[in-house]
Amino acid sequence: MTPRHAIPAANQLLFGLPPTEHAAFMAACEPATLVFGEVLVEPGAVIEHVYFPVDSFISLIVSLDDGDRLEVAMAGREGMMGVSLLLGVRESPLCALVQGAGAALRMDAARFQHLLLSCPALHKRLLRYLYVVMNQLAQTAACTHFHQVEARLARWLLMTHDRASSNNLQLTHEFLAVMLGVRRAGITQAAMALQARGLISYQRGNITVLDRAGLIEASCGCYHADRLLYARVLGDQHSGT
Amino acid sequence: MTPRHAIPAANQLLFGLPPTEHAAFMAACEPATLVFGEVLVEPGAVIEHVYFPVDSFISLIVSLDDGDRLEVAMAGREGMMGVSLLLGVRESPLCALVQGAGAALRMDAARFQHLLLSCPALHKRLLRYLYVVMNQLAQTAACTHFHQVEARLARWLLMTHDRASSNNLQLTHEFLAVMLGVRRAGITQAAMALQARGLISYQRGNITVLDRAGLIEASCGCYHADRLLYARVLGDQHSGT
DNA sequence: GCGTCTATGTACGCTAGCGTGCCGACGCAT
DNA sequence: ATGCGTCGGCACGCTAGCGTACATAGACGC
Repeated sequence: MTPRHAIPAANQLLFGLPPTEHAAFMAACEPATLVFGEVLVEPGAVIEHVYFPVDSFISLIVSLDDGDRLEVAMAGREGMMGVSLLLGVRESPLCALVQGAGAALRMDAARFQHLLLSCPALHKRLLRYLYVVMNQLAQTAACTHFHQVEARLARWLLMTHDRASSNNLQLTHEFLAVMLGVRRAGITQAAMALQARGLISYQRGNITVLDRAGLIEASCGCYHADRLLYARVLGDQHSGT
Repeated sequence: MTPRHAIPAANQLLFGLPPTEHAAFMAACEPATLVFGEVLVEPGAVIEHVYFPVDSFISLIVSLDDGDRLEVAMAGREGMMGVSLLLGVRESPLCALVQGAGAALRMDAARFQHLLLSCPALHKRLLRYLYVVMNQLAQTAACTHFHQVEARLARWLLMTHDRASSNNLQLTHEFLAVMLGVRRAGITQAAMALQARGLISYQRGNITVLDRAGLIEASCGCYHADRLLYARVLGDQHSGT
């Protein structure tokens, strides 16, 4: 683990940028504090700001006509909220919900779009990130359909654990049920199973990750696949693909 | 319906381009004939060519580690195959399978990426298309999870019907089962129900659409939502968003 | 301490869809 | 015309997850 002071708390999408671009980015954005439960953008609404979480993370949720909701992606330190601006569209189809409170960098949407014109390296990197997101969407579609609640829960906890900087996650079964699109009772059952295996423990809205490796084993391969893809496309700055 | 000779058989993504860009595009690509069942790109492989179906259409399929497969998007006259090149990534995560044989325009991947640099209008339009695709992925994730086989089948038939130029679709239950990620017997049941309602008829690998409006009613709202989004983002050339 | 609220455990019947396997029917090739 | 392979109908028991409802048990304010 790199100590905090070596790489100042920042967003991974900003890693490895040329100094001028990094400076331009930092000059254009401002620090923001995201509050748990805050909705950064409603589905179909115009995006006012883009967010680059530093310390916080955001759930991206699709809502169907009939009211069903499902989390389809997550953005933490490794990602951003507002990718559709990269595609020249100012609205977001998904709902963005702050799921982990904390710090983020935020920038006015118009300014962001303008900034991209003068920051080719940043632009390029963000597009690659978008590629990763697209894959996660596709992967999630299949995962949600084929895999069982217990494995999906394990995957979800791992993804959250990666983005939260603590082993302690403030999550109720109720909330998890909405994210995974299942009943609360279904979560309770799956959580009990994971707890019985010693992978997590929990009480009243507080889940503790005890055994990451075990959780990975309990999760479907989708967790691992996601991470591999991210590393391949965005981790190694020298990779071509 | 616009007669064929008025708008020459072409791909909708090329509509409304400045003449120079259109000419540059046409000069760089070549006609191709897609054969039913052909795999244009394997998951994880490098994209050799991008395809713009004219008369044909392509299924985009995600494959999980454990072998499960699910169709997550479709590209016909309204779309293209190879969007990840727009993001600067030369590989495709999804499998592209020719599902409707016919004509397409095809271009070498490198040439395509190069062409985009000199065709800003085209580039912009394709990015907007990508936005639509992303939404369809998210929508499909939720649809696949929440909606029943019968409604999903109706949606799928409608999407196919839009892209095939005929009321007659060459499809076996077996194939549909793979696309929707369900058992063949599940398709048989759903198809029988749709047939009983007079919406389709079928025999031995040949499904006929009898009542489009009825099918729309039988489908989940996802079909309609998809179309609306496409129209809003790509249909009206004057829309800002 | 007491009431209240919220989170979790549990139970019951129900349904969609699964896995499997078999049969009949159609159609193509010999 | 015969035979074989493909396609579709069907049936069996099974399971995951649903909808609903109710009961306990921490947490928190007063």
